[in-house]
This record gives sequence, structure tokens and C-alpha cells, in this order.
Amino acid sequence: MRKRQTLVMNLDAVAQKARVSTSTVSRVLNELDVVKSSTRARVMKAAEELNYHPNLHARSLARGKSRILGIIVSNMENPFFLDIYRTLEADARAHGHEVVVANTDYQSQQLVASVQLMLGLRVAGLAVIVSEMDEHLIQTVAGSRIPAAFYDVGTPQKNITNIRVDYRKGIKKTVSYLSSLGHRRMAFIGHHSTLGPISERRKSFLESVGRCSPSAEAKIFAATDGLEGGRQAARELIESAFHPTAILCVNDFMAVGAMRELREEGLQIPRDVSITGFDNIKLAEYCSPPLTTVNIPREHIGHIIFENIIGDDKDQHGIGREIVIDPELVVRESTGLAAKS
Amino acid sequence: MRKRQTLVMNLDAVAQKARVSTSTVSRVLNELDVVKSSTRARVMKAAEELNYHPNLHARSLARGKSRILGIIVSNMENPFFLDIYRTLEADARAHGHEVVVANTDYQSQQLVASVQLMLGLRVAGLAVIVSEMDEHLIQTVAGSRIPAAFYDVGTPQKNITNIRVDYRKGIKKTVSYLSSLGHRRMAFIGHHSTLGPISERRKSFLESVGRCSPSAEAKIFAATDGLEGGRQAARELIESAFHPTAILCVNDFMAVGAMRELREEGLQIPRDVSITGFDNIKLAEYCSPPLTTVNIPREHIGHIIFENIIGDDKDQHGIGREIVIDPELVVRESTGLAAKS
DNA sequence: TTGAAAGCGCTACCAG
DNA sequence: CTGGTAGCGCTTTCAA
Repeated sequence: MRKRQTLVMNLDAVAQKARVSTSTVSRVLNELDVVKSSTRARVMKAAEELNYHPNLHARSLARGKSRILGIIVSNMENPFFLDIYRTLEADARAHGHEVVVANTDYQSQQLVASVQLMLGLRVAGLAVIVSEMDEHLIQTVAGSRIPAAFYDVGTPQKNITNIRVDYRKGIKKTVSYLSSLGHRRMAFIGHHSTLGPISERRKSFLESVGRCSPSAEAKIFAATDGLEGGRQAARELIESAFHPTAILCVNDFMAVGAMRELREEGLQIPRDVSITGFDNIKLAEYCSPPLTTVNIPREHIGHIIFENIIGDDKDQHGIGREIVIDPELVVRESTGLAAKS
Repeated sequence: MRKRQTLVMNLDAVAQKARVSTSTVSRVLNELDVVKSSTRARVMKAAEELNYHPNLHARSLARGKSRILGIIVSNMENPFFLDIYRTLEADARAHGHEVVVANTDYQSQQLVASVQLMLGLRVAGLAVIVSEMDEHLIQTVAGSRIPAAFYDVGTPQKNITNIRVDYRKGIKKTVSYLSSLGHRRMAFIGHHSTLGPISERRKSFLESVGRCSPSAEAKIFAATDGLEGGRQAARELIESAFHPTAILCVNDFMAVGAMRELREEGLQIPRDVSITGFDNIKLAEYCSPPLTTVNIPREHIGHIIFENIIGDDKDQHGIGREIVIDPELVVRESTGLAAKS
């Protein structure tokens, strides 16, 4: 075979320049302090001068494992996912790990591709924070033996930890609260993710409304996730015959979008209509009026996930536990007494 | 050497199961259609049954290059960066490339680490969208021979494309506009990124104000990037003796944060004070009141970057061109006639 | 149309 | 403390 030419620096080049073996260069780069300091200095200098950067692929291959933490989320645009990503990234960095993220945009095809990528990268740990999921993929991940954490989906298994939020409880608290304010006609705005947690929120909504006040009416609207989607759903709601005094949104991001539409229609919040979100993203505090919502402790969740797949305490990995989080209602100014009709 | 044990599937396992050589398996997986279809089918089946996922590290190593597009941004939380990232990701995916992102949080140390990572990964192309940058790093990237694109920083070089926005013009348009509304006391809210584009906006601000109306007064406030930072800066501004009739913010994200503080202080926008942003993120349209801002065509920029580092037209790569973008003022409802004082 | 084998750049064992 | 060397899993000639 013709020897392929290499444009980039490699260990060998550094070794030659420093007049040592590749083993020694490797030792220096990996900070094994068995190397004589004079030698070390020589190697460092050579590497520096050659502008050498170790090939991480070769490293992972030789080590048989990578130091990559893989993260898969549904929609980076939604601050909810972003916050978890950020926490994980910070934790990973603090432990000397790289991070690779992938977005699915709620499309299962991209989910599949993302999982393929992560497995191909032989990630050290995998966090899957998505609202869509199919059983087959869970099995694929389970079979890979990679320590993984799923958020709101699947069941605990050998190498898989499960984090879930008790949405039912969160929605119930919200509906009770609105009910206590006199609201009887409530609408729910969701998005088109048919699987998992989203539909759980929707179902809980209908259930809770029914339970809280037998006389209450409920209706559901949906669009895509995001500001635009929230607005779109709000428009449909306004155009419909159903005139709710309160609107529950599947998440804060959509709620902010919905608020805009209401505002433009001349509806005052909460005087004319109350609105609530879910997640308690930063923006919920900054919009006008500040949004009543349900807090999901994203940082906390991020840390838990990290601990369970990469963290120091190796015993924690792959235990296959389930962690349930109990969300809290956060009352702000987007909700008030039901308008007299 | 003791043979290391391998828990994960490899080409060899698939080859054995399919009763062919590893070469053939490789061919099938790489979709070289020289393989007899019966053989192909056998291989596919074997791979499937073994739940096999090619080791991307080994692949990159053998190929001598990866199919990874590297992206480095300052602050994923800021929708501005996020939008560019999303565009790049979509383009990359459409071309069968993986994407690896890294955040720097405006810290040059993390920038260095991120660049190291990207070079170590031997990315096929690198996009650096940050507000901080040091010359040394630019040289490092230049020396790597990797097709790269820098946003708003550095100068064109062999393998490096440069995209820049004419901030001066954008700020000037904004100041002129405000000036025409009668504003004479203007404040600028920026963030603590001392280098590059941010300071360019700040400088342009002072310059433009001075030029537009000799009698005008200007003052600068700063905090960290983000909603919180914007709010913080607004608070300092309010507490200061300087009472501007208009506030220009370095970006929309901070403007939204600032608006909250103004609102809480009982100031009405734009009746009591006008406010503008920069970037024209989606949120600018959804906040209350909708924000007057300067549009930066992020999708367009994303596509340009992609074309220049990975795109189909190989001739486009590494030309070392400079692309300048002319931003447009977008007037919404957060600005109005200056209040009588 | 397929197989054999030489690397890709690095790590880690063993010997000295 | 340092060097030699056998892989890690894959691609890609070259031969058959």
C-alpha cells in the first residue's frame, strides 16, 4: 500500500523533534509524572513549536473509550432543554469531559440518527432529554451498555437511569389554583408531540378539570413548540367559539408566544384571561406580565443525570434507578380572578 | 501485550457472522455498490442482528479526516448564537455531517479549550462565532489548515473566511432614528466582553451620538450578557443621575431584561423611555412592547459560513474572503417621541 | 466481486 | 525513567 501522506502533526513528529520515543511524548501529554522534568520540558517545547494537537480519535480508539458525554434534546430553542444542556456541559467540563449535543426537533428520524452518532462515538455516557421516543431505541441504548439517563420516558434498566417529573401533580396544582380563582372555562395549549410527557400533561389537564369542578369546561389546542407555535394556538383559540377565562400552556415558551397574541387582540392579562406555563424558565420571570408557572428544577435534574452517568462515584452508574421529581407551582402575575362573563 | 477484551461489536464480528471479510463489510457499510446484492443482504442482516454501530473514531482515523463540523459560540443562551448554530446544524445534517458545538461563555480559557477540542477532533470545518478572540488562536486555526470561518473577528487568511457585520452602520441608523424622534440623552447597555464587536458597537454609539447632535449626551452601562445582565444594567442606569430618554442595548436579549426593570420601576415604554436592541431575535417580536432593533440575517450568515467551509463547491473553501453584512433597522413599538423633560 | 494486509495516531504493557 | 511494540477498529490499496 502506498504510504498515505499526512499533513498534520502526530506523536511521532513531536517525538523526533524532542529526541525521545512516542511513549514518552504520550506520557508527558497524559500528565503521568514519571517523566524527568527536563525531558518533559523538551517534549512540551517541541509540541508547542509544532503546534501539535493530539488526535482524539486515535486516543479514543487506543483507550477503547472516549471522554465524551453525549446529550440529545428535542429542541435547543426551548430554554428548558437548553438549561439542562448547560448544566450538563458545565459538569462535564469540570470533569475533563467533552460534550456532544444533538437536536432532534421532535423528529424520530433525527432521534435515531442522533443515537447512532452517540453510539458510534462510543460516548462515555448518554443523556436523552426528549419528548419523543420509541421502545426500539431504548433497547438499542440499553444493549449498548453505555451508562445512560432518560428524561421522562422509558423504564429503568440495567445501565439506564430514569428521571421523571410528576406532571400529573403539577397540572393538578395549577388547575386547582385556577379553579380557586373562579375559573370554570379552561383551555390547554400543547404541541404536536404525541408521545410521552406532553400527552401526559394533556391527559392530566382534562382529568384535573373534570375533577376540580364538575361544571367546568375544557378544550385543547395545539401547534408546534416555540413562540410562534404558542401564538398560533392562541389565535385558533381566540377564533374558536370557546372563550376560556384561563389558559394552561404545556410550557413557558409557548405561553410567551400565546401572550403576544392575546395582547394583540386587546385582551388584558390577567384581567380578561389568565395564563399559565410550565417549566419556570428564566423568561417566565421577564415577560410581561411575569408568568405563573410550574417549576421544574432543571439544574438539579442536570446534576442528577451527570452523577448517574459520568460522576465520580462509579457505583452510581448503571444502577437503573428511577428518580421522580415533584414540581412546585410558582404564582406570578399572569393569573387572577376569573373575569365575570 | 495481553489482548484487550472488547465488549462492543466490531467489523470483525459482523464479518464472521456474515461469513465474509471485513473489507466486504466495510464496503457494504459505505454503500459502495460493487458488492453482490446477496452478499450485501447477508452483511446487513448480520450487522442488524448484532446491533452493530461502526466506531466513528476508528473510521475518522483510517480516513484521515472526520465528517464533523465544529461550531464554537460565546453563549448558547443568547438566541442570536443559537440561531446561527441551528442553521449550521441543519445544513450539516443535510450533507451527512455530524456537528459538535462548544460554548465559551465569553471566557477565553474556554475558547482555547474549545479550539483544542475541535482541532483534536480533526473537524472537517470550523465556525467560530464568538465575541472574544485572541490573535494567537487565530494563528493556531490558520496553521491547522482546517477550513474555518470567523464571525466578526480576525482578518481573512489562506483557509479562513471572515464574516462581519457593519455594526457602525447599524448603530448609526439607530442613533439617527432616535435623534429624529427628539432624543438627546441616550444610554448604551453593553456587556463585559471587552474585545471585538461589542466594543465596536460601544464606540460607534459614542461616535454617532456625538455626530448626530452636538448637544446630545451619552453614557455607557454594562453587565453580563443575558436577561439578568440587561436587568442589572438597567437598574444601575435608573439609580444613576443620568436619566436618558432612550436606551440602546448591545443586543435584544439584554434589552428584554432591561425592559423588565424599567417596567417594574413604573416607567412606560416608549412613553417615558425608548429602548432598542440589536440582532432581531424572534423574542424581540414577542416581548411587550415589541422591540425596535437592528436585523442581522442570522440564517443567511449560517448558510454562508457553511458554504465556505463544508459546502459542495470545493472551490469555495479556504479562499480567505471577507464578507460584510449591512444590517437594517427594524422599527417596532419600543421607541417613540422623546418625553418632554 | 471478494480477501489480505498495511497502515491511521495513540495508549499501555513489558523490558531494560 | 525511557523505549519498543502490539493492538484499538476501520479504510483502502493490491491481488486474486
